[in-house]
Amino acid sequence: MAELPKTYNPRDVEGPIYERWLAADVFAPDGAGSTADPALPPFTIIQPPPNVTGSLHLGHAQRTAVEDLLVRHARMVGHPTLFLPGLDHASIAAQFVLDGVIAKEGESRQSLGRERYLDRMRAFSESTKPVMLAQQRRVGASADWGRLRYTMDDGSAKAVRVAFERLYRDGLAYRTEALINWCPGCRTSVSDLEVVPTPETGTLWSVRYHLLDEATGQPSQDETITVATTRPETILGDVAVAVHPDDDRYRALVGRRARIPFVERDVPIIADDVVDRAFGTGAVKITPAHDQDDYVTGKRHHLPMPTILADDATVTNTGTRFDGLDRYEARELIVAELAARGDLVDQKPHEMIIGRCQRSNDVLEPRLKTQWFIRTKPLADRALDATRSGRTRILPERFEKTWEHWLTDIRDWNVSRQLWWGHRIPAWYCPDGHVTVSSAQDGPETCEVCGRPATELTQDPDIFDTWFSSGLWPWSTLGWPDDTPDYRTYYPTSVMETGYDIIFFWVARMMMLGLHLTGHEPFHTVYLSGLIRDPEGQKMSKTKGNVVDPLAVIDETGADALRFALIHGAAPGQDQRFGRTKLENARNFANKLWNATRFVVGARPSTIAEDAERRLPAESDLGPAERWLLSRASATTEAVDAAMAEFAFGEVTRLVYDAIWNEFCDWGVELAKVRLADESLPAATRETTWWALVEALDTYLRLLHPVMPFVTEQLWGALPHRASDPALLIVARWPAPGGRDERVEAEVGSIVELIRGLRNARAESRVEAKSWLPTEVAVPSAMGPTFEALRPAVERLARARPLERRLSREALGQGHGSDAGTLTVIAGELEAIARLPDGTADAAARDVERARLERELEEARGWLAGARARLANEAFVSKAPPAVVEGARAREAELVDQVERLEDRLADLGS
RNA sequence: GGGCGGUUAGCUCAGUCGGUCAGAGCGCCUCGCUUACACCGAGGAAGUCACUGGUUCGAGUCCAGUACCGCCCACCA
Repeated sequence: MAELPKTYNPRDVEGPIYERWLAADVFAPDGAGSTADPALPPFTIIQPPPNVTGSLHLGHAQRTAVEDLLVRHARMVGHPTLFLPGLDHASIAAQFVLDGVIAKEGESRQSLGRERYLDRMRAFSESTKPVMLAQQRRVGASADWGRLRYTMDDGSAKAVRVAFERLYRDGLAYRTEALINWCPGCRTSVSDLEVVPTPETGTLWSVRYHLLDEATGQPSQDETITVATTRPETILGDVAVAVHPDDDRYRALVGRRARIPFVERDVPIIADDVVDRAFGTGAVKITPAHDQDDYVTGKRHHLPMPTILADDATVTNTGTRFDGLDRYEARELIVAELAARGDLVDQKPHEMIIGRCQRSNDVLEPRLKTQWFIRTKPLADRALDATRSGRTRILPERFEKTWEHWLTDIRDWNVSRQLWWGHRIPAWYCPDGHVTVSSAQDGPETCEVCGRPATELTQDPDIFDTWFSSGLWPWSTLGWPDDTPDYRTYYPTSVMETGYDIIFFWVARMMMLGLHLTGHEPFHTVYLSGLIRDPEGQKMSKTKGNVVDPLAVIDETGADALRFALIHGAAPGQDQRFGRTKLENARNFANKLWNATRFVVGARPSTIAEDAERRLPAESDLGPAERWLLSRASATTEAVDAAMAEFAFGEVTRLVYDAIWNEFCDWGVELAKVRLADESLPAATRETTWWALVEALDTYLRLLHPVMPFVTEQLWGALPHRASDPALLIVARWPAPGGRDERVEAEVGSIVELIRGLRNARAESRVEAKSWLPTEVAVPSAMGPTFEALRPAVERLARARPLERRLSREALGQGHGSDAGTLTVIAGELEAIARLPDGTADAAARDVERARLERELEEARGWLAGARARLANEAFVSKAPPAVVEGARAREAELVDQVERLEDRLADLGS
């Protein structure tokens, strides 16, 4: 048994405890210290890998806390548990960060070049990795560090290649020219999910295009058609003007041609019902290469699709003087020029939604590019089937709707990125344009179409969207595509815990890819956590400066308090405001537990050897207080099991918190103190009391361990163990439910209520805290033994002495009559009268007492009226379940009795 | 434009199967005799469960609608 310092200092506890776990090798399912039951199925959590871009924030700490809670619980139950940690190379996010770093050195991606840039990136990520791993250890993650994986390691690289080739061979990956979202800042395409629709006030310009005179073929001065646009620079890419087919204003113009200014291109006026007649002028300019709607329209009408913007969003390829200008400079000049020509008909502010880059915040440009896409429809159908069939469950359930909606309307996934940091797309092109996709580490030997040698092939310069490699995470980390023991044992995994904000980015893609590539749902449960917000409800972000460093919190209050605070009061999928008070509450709780354990350890009767084995006392030796304690521990175990089964972790912490603080400490310990100090009792009785305390505390430490692993481990180490217990709590067995004693719970419960009542009455009547009041209690004979066993405790805790027992209510107060000097307390079947100290029993005291009793009477009458009204309702009696009616009747009888007694007492008090 | 969530004590939030569930923490007010704990103990005050209607014997809980707040999805120039 370890010594417990007088004060709880998490810093002294947590580091050494983590070292002990590591030394004992208990994290790995096949570690030397594992106590797993091989007969039970494995429990696997693959950690959502945090980005290597820097340090972890509170959201990560919350993730880790929840995952670790699940893993520790499963480990204690006896499952072989794998908690596999990892890191994500975070392609675009990492490049964004590194670009910022090197910019300060006057360098850029372009100035460094691909290879030097990648070297720089590798060095950068190697520098952040240890920081992040250390943070996770501080939080207490019981992860199997020996199996640590990284999305850029060789295993992941192989998985990416093989996965892509499989998808390609199966017709689910294809390369095509399509309109994609282009970020001029990041110089890459991004997926639809990375577009942030941003409301902005722009300008809607109305521009007049001149129709061609049918006779001369020259632009007419008079005949014009006015189009509305928010992006005048795209005029340079216009290939048509569209109107609605049923629009009478323009019907006659359909089929004629108009001259596009600057590029002097003559384009047709076409009819298409995508046009909204009510918007703008009802005539739309069509720029297929730079607008989603126009692209579709252009396809439909077989229009040409000139690209007029370069990668850096400068105008290009128009043959005008705008070439080389930034898109916004060009816009300004074009507007000015149009105005000068008299063709700018109108301009007005316009509220619109503009797509910005999730990473750089640049305004995205739709552009035509040849890219690789994943055909998602067939994959999405299987993913939908997984959740609809219940093979995979999403918690909280409401997210299944979101899931359904997104997967039903899913569009193909652009996976090409024009970035450097990531997995290169394993596609090679030969001079004849043939495509060879190969998962071979060194690429294909020949073009698979024409047989040209590898030396003549060029690999696609692009890399994969970072989510492509993370989308393979649950199985690539276990050795896939190889048939490894880990893959066979731990896949499919158990629970995927992550934030709801990446359900599409990540969870849906893992599900889609996993089903196709491995044939299994990658996890049976998806648990979505809510987001951590600051005390004002704001999302935490670096730019707002409200990001909290978990390490700072841990330094101050300990990892246990942080974990408890993050889990306590959090409902699944529900955002949570996080601030000091929650943290302080959690720290206070840890402190409370520490001191309670210290008391128990210090209260060991001298007749028990310090190194005695923990043993449950003989049933017959247990008094009511001891039975109550053990029964309540069982009740808590049952409730915690139920909450765990429903992933209601906030409920778990609430249950354990209440049980430890309000039951174990407030009553268990207080009742035990009286017996432990009672020299008149036989030593064996006191030993029994102590063993019951130890037993209950042992149970609570086990129940709390998944949430607060460090402090519980430390405290458990200070308690006596059984021979069958392992050396460490982390691998000890989860408590088994059972052993409730409802009668003793009720009886001790009413004695507790009596003590509370007496304390309340004393406080109301302003009885000095230190004074002892002579008290009589009427105790029904059935409760006699329990009362007698607890009599010393009632005396001390209610400060009632001498305490005399009466057999009936009628026998109360015989000794001194009914005068102003008494307090009456009714607690269930028990009733007590306490006599006020001499000198305080005056008329004023009587008024206070009467007022208190009248208040209670009023309240009881109110309840009684309610109960009677219910029972008087015939519909209730006939339709409600018999048990409910019975309960109401019993309640009524109880209230009748209570009202009677209060009335009697008030009558006795006189006026 | 669709979809989802939130609205419960001064503040932050729980509340599962409709039935004494009106709950917790913090804050607030009284009082502290008692060698585990002042990061504590005892006691207390405090809510028309956003609003309207409905279903039901019974609604914080289920249904419909309304009002705010927030989020997600969506090709209106």
